[in-house]
Amino acid sequence: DSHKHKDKYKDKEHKHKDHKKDKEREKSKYSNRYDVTVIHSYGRYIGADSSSSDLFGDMVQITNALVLALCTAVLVACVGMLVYILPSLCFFIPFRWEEERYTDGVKWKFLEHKGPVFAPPYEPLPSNVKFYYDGKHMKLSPGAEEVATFFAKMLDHEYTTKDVFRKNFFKDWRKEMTSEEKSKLADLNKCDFSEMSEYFKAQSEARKAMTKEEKLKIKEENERILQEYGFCVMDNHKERIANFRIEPPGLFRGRGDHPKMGMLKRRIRPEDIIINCSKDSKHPKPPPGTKWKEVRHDNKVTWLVSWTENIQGSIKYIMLNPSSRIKGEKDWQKYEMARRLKKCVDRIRAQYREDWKSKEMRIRQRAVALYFIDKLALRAGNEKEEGETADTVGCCSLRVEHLTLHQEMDGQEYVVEFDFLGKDSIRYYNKVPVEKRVFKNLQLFMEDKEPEDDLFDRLNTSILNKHLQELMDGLTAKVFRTYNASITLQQQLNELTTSEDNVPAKILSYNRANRAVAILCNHQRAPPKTFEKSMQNLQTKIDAKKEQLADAKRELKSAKADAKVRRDEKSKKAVESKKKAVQRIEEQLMKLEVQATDREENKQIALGTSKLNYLDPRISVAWCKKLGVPIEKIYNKTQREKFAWAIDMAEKDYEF
DNA sequence: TCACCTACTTAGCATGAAGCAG
DNA sequence: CTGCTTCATGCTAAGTAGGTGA
Repeated sequence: DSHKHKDKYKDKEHKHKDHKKDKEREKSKYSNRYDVTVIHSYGRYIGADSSSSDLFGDMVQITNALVLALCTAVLVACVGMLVYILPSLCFFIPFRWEEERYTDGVKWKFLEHKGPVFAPPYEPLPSNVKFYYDGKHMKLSPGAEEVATFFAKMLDHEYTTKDVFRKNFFKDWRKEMTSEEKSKLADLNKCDFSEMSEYFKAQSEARKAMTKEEKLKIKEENERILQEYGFCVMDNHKERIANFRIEPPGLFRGRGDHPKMGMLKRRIRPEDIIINCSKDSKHPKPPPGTKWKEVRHDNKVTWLVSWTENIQGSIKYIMLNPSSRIKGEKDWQKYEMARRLKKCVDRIRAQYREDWKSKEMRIRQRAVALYFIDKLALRAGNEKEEGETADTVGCCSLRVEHLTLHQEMDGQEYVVEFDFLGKDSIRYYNKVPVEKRVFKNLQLFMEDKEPEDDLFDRLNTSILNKHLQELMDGLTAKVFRTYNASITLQQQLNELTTSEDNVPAKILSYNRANRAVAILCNHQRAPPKTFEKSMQNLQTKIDAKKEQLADAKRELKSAKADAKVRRDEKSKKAVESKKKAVQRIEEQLMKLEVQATDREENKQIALGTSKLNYLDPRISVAWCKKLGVPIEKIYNKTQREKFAWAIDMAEKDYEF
C-alpha cells in the first residue's frame, strides 16, 4: 500500500508536468498536427515491459525538440527511481496507464477527422434491363427498382428461396413502392428478376475484364479516398480508421436461422450521422446541402462517427484500426488481465469446486457454470430477446435440451453431451467427462424441467460477473477464454517444438498449437469450396517431387562412382553439387508434406480468430525469437501492425 | 430486478489482390 | 503473360459487459 501511495504522489507531479506539456501542445497543434510519426513504439507507450509507460508516452507526443531534451533528463531520473521500486509495483503497472494518463475514462484530448464516406447513390438500370411481373414487362419507380436490384443480386443464394427471407423482403419492398406498384405487385413468386440478375453478372464480368489502366485508375481513386478519409488525428498521432465507409443499403442477411433475414437495410444519410470529434478540431463537413444529425465532443468514448441501424435498432460505429494506440493499449490490457487471472486461477478453481457443495442452489449453479466456462472455454451467454435474433446460446443461457447426461459412455463415467448453437449459429458439439459432483448437480438442475427451460434458472451473466468481480478485480467471464487460450498456446508450444527442428517443422508445430486453441474455442469454418481439389494438387506436387528426388539420388550415385574412378577435382565437385541437389529436394519434399498435413488438419478449423483475439501475441513473438523463426512466418503484415506493441516489447524469455 | 441503451470486442464469410505454375 | 489458386482484407453481424433509471 505504501508503494501505492508513493505512486499516487508521483502521479500528481506528472499531472502538473502534463499541464505544461498541454500548453506546448496547444501551441503547436495547428502547425504540427500532421507532422507526426504514424508508427509509434509501443515499447514506449506501454513501457519497457510495463514500466514508466505514461512518461514515455508523452514523450512521443511532443514535437518540440527542446522540451523533449529537457523531459528526457527528468525522465531518466524518474525511471531510475521507478526501477528501484519496480518489483513491488508490477502488479499495479498494467493499469497505471488508464489511471494516470487519462483519469475518469477520458480516451483522448484531441480528435480530428473528415467524417465518413457515404455509399454511392443509386444508379438506375438502363432501360433495356427489364423487370417482369406475371410475364408482363413493368417499369419500376426508382425507389422500388433499387430494392428490387438488391434481391436480384442475391438470386443465386440459397436464402432467397427461404420463406422467411422472401416474406420479410416482400414486406419491406412494398413499403418502397408507389401505390400503383403496390396494387399491381401482389405476389413475389410472379416477379421475374432474371434480366436484372443477368445484367449484374455481366457487369461483374466486365469489371474483371477491364484493362490494366482502368484497374489502376480505380485503385488510385481508392487510394485517394483512403488518404483523405482513412485517417484521423488523435492526440497528435495520425491513426488509421478501421471502417470509414458507411455500410451501403441492401438486404439484411443474419447468420443462421435469423427471423429478420431479407429485411431492407436502409440507406444511411448525413442526417442519420452523429459526428464525434474534439471541440477545437476542424469539424468534418456534411455533403453539400445536407446536415449531420449531431456533432458532439465526447472524449469518454473512442468512436468518430455513429448511426442507428434499422434492423435491430442498434448503434453502429466508426472506430480506429487495431494498429492504433487506443486499440493496442486496450488489447494489451486484456492480456494483462488474463495474466492476472493466471496468478489466482487456482484459488478460483478451488472456490468453485467448494461451491458445488453449497446448500444454495444459485451458488451451485454459478459454480457449475463457471466450471464450464473455465474448462470448456464457453462464452458467457447473455440473454437475448426472443424472435429478434437467431436462437443461439452461451453458458448462462443453456437450456435443458442442449445437454444430455450419460451415467456411462464409451467406458467413461459421468459424460455430458453438449449440442447447441453458439455465436454465429456455429454448432458446439462435445462429449465431456465431468466430475461426479458436477454430474449430480446437473441432474438436480434438470429435474422436473421441460427441454426448453433454462438449465441455470437462478443465474445470468450479470450475477456471474458480479461474483467474478469479487474474486478478482476486473474479472469477467470472457477473461477465462482469453486466459485458457493463451495458456494453452504457451503449453502446446513448449510441448511441441524443439530447437533442432527446421523452420517448416517449427511452423507446423506452431500451427498445431494454434489449432489446439481454435478447437478449444470452437472456431470453425466451412471447408473451403476448393478444398478437395487443392489437396489433390498438393499430392500431385508431392508425387512429382518424390520422383525428382529419386532421380537426383540416382545421379548422385553415378557421380560418386564416377569420382571413384577418375579421382580428379572436377568429379569431386560434381559429387558435392549433386549432394546439395539431393538435400535441397529433400527439404522441398518435406516442406510440401508438412504443408499437406497442416492443410488437412485445418480443413474445418479457423485459426485466424484465436490468433487475432485470444492469443497473447507476446507468446508468439517470444517463441519466434527463441527458436529463430522470422515473425513474418507467423504474422502477416496486418497482424504485425496490430501486434506492433508486442513485437516491440516481448523478449525471448517472455512468459505469459 | 428488469428493460433498455451504449460501447466495445469477437466472428465467419465473400471478395478481390497477390502469387504462382505453365 | 495468363489463368488458376491462395491469401489477405473488408465487411458487418453477433457477441460481451457495464450503465441507467423506473
